[in-house]
Amino acid sequence: MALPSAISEGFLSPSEPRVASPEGSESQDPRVRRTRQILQQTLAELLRTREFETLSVQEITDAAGVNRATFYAHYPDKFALLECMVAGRFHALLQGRGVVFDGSCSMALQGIVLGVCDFLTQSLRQGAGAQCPKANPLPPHMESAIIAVVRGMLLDGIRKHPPEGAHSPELLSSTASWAIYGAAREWLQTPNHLSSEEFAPAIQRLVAPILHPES
Amino acid sequence: MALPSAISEGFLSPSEPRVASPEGSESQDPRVRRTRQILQQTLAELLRTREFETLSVQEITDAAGVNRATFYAHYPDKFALLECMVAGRFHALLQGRGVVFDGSCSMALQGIVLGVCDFLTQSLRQGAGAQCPKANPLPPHMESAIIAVVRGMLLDGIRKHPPEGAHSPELLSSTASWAIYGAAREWLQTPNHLSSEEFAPAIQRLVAPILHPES
DNA sequence: CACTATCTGTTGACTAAGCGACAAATGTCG
DNA sequence: CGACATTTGTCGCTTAGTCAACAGATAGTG
Repeated sequence: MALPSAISEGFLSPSEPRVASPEGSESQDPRVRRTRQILQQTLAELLRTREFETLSVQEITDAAGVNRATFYAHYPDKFALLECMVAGRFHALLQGRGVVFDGSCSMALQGIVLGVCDFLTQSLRQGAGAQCPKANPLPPHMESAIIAVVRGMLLDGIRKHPPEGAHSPELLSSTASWAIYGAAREWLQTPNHLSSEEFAPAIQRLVAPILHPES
Repeated sequence: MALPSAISEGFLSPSEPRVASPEGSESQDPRVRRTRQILQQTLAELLRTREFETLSVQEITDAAGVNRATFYAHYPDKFALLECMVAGRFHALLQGRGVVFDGSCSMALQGIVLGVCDFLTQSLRQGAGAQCPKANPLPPHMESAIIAVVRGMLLDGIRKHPPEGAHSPELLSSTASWAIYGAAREWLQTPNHLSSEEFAPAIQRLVAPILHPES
C-alpha cells in the first residue's frame, strides 16, 4: 500500500517524543481519518476488559473491522496506536475543558495539572493496573504520550510569551511536563490521596518556578 | 465507480416493496458496511432536528464525512436511504426484543404489533410531525419501510408454518402487515390513546384472523 | 426574460482499504 | 532439541471511496 505521508501523520519519529499530533497534521482524506478513529476507539474499548500487552494487532483490527495490512499503513505497531490514542484522548479532555496555555497564566497551568490527574485517574480505573500499588500504574507508552501532550501545550505557550531566562523553550517545557507527570503519578499512588482539585495547586506551586525562573 | 451489485444490496427494486434487506444480503466488504452504517446513522441524527424534506444529499454526506458520489453508489436518492435506515432500525428493535415470528404463535404476533407501536411513537416523538394531529405523522417512505419489514417477518413465519387456507403467503403477509400498520397509525393519532401494551392486544385480535382463516 | 445559485446525478482519474499469501520471528509443548 | 501454532511485517492485486468537474434541473430575483 505504501503510505509514506500517512506514517508521519499518524505518529512522529520514534526517536523524538514519538506521539501523535492529534490536531497538528491530521489528514484531510476522510478515509484516513475514519480508519484511525476507528482503530483508536476500538483500542480504547478493548482496554476496558483486556490488558494492553495481551492484545495482538490481529485482535484489534478484527474488532475494528479493519484489515491488518491497513493497520500497518497507519501505525508501525500497536504501541504507536496506543500513543496516538492516549494523546488524542488526553488532548480532547483538555480541549473540552477549554484549557489553553498561553504563556504565564497560572490558571491554564492549573488546568493542565488537573487534566493530568483526572486523565490518569480515569485511565487506570478501568485499566490494567490497580492490583499492586507499587507496580507501574500505566504502560510506559501511555505515560510518554501524556507527557508529550503536556510538553506540546507548554511549548506553545512559552513560545508566545517567552520568559526572561536563558533556557530554551524546549528545555523548560520538557522539564515542566515530566515534573507534572511525575508529581501526578506520585499523587495517584499515594494510598489515601486528596482529590485532584485539592492537590493540583500543590503540584502547580512546585512546577511554576520552572517556567518562571526569576519571579 | 459503478457498483451495480452494491445497488441491489443497498435497496430493492423500486417497483416492489423497495426496502432494505438489513440482514438478508449485506455486503461482506467492511467498507460498504461502514459507509452505509455511517450514512444511516447520520440521517437518524439529522432527523432529530431537521425535517426530512429539507435535507439535501449534500448535507447528509457532509455531515457523514462521506463523498457525495459515494452516496449514489449505495442509494439512488435520499428516499432510499431513509427506507433502509428505517427498516434497519425497526428490524433491530424487533431483534433486540427477541421477536421472531415462526408461524402461528400469537406471542410473536403480539411482539410485532408492540414493536410497530413503539417504533412509531419514538419515530415521531423527535421527528417532523406532531403539530397537527390530522397531518401525516411520518413520511410515506418511512411508513412503507416499516410495513415491508413486518411483511418480511410475517412471510418468513407463514412459509415455515403455512395455514390451511388457499391464499398465498405473500397475500396473507401483505394484508396483515398493512392492517397492523394502519391500526397502529390510527391508535397513535387518537388524542388520549392507551399505552402500547394495553392497545396491542386489540390490534392483534383484529389481525389474527387474517393469518388463521378458519380457526 | 436573463442571471444567479443551488441541487442533482454522473463520469473518470487517483488513492486508500480489503484480501490473500508469504517469509520471518516468536512462543509453546512434548 | 524439533515440531507446531501464532504473530508479525510486507507485498501485489482488486475494489471501494475521494475529488473535481460536468450538464441538466429547479428555483428565486431583478
